[in-house]
Amino acid sequence: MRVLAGHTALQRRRTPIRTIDSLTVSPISAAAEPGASAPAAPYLEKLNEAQRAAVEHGVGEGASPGGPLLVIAGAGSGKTNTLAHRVAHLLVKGADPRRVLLLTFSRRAAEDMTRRATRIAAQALGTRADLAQALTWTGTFHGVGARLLREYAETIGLSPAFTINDREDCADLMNVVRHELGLSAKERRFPVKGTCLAIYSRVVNTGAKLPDVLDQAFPWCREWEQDLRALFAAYVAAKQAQNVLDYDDLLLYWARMAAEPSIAADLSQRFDHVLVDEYQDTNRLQSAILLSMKPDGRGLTVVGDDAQSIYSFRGATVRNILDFPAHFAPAAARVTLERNYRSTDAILAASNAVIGLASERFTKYLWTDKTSAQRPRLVSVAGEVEQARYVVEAVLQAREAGMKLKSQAVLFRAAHHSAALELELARRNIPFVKFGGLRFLDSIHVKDVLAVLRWAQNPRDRVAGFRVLQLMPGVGPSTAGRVLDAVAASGTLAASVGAYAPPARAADDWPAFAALMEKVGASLTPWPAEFEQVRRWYEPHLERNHEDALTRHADILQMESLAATFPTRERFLTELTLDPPDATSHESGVPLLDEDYLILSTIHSAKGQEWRNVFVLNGVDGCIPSDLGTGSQEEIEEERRLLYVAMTRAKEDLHIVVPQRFYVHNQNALGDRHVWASRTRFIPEALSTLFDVQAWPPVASVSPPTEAGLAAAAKARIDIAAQLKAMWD
DNA sequence: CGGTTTGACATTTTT
DNA sequence: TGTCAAACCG
Repeated sequence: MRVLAGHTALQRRRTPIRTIDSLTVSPISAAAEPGASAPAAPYLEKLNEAQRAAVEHGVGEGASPGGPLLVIAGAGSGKTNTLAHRVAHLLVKGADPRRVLLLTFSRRAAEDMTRRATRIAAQALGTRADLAQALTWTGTFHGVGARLLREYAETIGLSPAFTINDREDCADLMNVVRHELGLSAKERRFPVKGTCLAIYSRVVNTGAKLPDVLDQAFPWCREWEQDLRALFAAYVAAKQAQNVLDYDDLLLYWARMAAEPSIAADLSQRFDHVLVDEYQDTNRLQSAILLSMKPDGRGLTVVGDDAQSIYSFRGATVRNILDFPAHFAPAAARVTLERNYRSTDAILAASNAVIGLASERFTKYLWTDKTSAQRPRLVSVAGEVEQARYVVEAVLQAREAGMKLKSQAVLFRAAHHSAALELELARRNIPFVKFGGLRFLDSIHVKDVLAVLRWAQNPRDRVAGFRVLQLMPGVGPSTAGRVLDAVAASGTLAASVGAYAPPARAADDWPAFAALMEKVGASLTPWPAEFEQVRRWYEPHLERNHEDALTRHADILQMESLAATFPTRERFLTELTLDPPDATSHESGVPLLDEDYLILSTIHSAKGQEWRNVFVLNGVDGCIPSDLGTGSQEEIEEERRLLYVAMTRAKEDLHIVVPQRFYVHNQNALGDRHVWASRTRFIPEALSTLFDVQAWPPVASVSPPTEAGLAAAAKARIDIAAQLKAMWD
């Protein structure tokens, strides 16, 4: 990444790991913070100096917005805590909580932050004031975007009843358009719907040109450029006609809105302080939104770590964080948090060494005063089955020693990498919860029920209607299409369905269906009772269509109790698509809260979390780094950061497991199913001394080699070599 | 027209 | 292993 190398605001440094404390406030920031040595308010006393600088920067009495601030926060450096303190500090100094905007990467992070900030502030103020309720503008970019868009909908020509399509729904819509344009019947196979959507999304989020995106990320789709362009145009038209938005639209509309002078003024005046977490994983669109809301940067704080940037596939660019200071005049202040409170020195040394090999580095070396004799383990095992067995053995051993399952986590590159482990865990009756991969919302029956509600909410949503109608036997694509046309023509759902003459085979089911749409479509039943009606209607269809109706039914009942926690149908649908329940557990639903269970997670979903004992699966080339990308330098570097993120989740113990034989998925049938793997290139031999290199299971009969033995072995090898040569003399 | 079977083929990570 | 589209049957 040559473009990054020339940057001056964040200088590049290659120095040995430091073990002494160093204040890492940048000169700009130190100059702007004359009060740094003044006695701290009691609630700030536990922070270190850099954290305090980050909390106090530009905050005076009255908390009127100060200059822009960038906080570079290394892994485990107390980032969340620092940001929470900054929010609390603003409130204590008099900021209006209703005028604070806090943007995080996930809903969970937002809730965590809100809880902490309000607790700190309430303590400091000695009041029971409802700060938490007043601090309402917290959430993800997408969630906040959805809220703002509903408020301004009329102004920007959007019906406020719009619904939001999740990824699958978007793919379905893309597929409809793909068929309509005749792209599915090409001689050479046209990209599948998911790929089309990925390309579209990348173009939108990066603001790049289609040909460039194809060249860089989808070279095998290069030949379809013209068709794709037409497809995307039709896709956008379809979304507008159906009054649906996709994830990207939430940002796109917001960005356009913020760029519109008449609305921009109103929008930017709403918030005195805007704080953004995980800034390294934001994309161009998101930075554009921020900059147009706060052009001079006053009141703007962003926090992140360029070494943990792992979302470029979603259009995120590390340039956002690197370029941030220079966007403003004078440049934004910068504070760096380098002290790590999470991991032992041994884990940190190994992590630092791994990220230290990155071709470009910009920020910092983490240090800690937590010492440990246990180096991270680099465990080689025969294959995936042995890998699973090793993990289970080690997890149980740690638990025997008093470490809860919940304090342990297994991390992996791709969701399916945990398959063998999941089998082994099930066999041994060890409860676990998996984050990432297939979601609750992706299951057919859940989508079916949601489609009924979505269609009622937004009768123009053809994807939802198409799905609902075909649940009934005797109704296929063409009948469904005709009903949808009738609804579109009349504009009312209930009346059109009721008046439609169904085909003979669907005649039995039609009256009940029409009755349901009558009630739900006209909202005759108050929410959440409405959900129950839909569920009752769906039950017979569920039983007819699925062998395992019983387990699926349990999911729906679970969803029903979830529905009851939302005030309206619209809120339920919106929040569920923007913040889906993100864990799936083995078969019998999520374990009870007081139960102990092991955490399984993709590395991406592990962001921001920590555990005492961490296992990283498949530490082999071809997995980390994944051999899927064409292997551009940039992609390789992101994979390196991915390993770094995984390693820095560990507090006390870290195991990187290296199977010698690595099963390759999605290969041609009968092709060789596995590959002889070598250890990930990110841990070359030179770093071996930082790890405890071992094989498992240990070879029992071999005692530690003596010097004499080693010498003999070396000699023996040479002898054999000589003999082999002699064969050809 | 709807529903089921067959055969080809595939690029991971998620708001 | 699962998805997708074309072919086939009722």
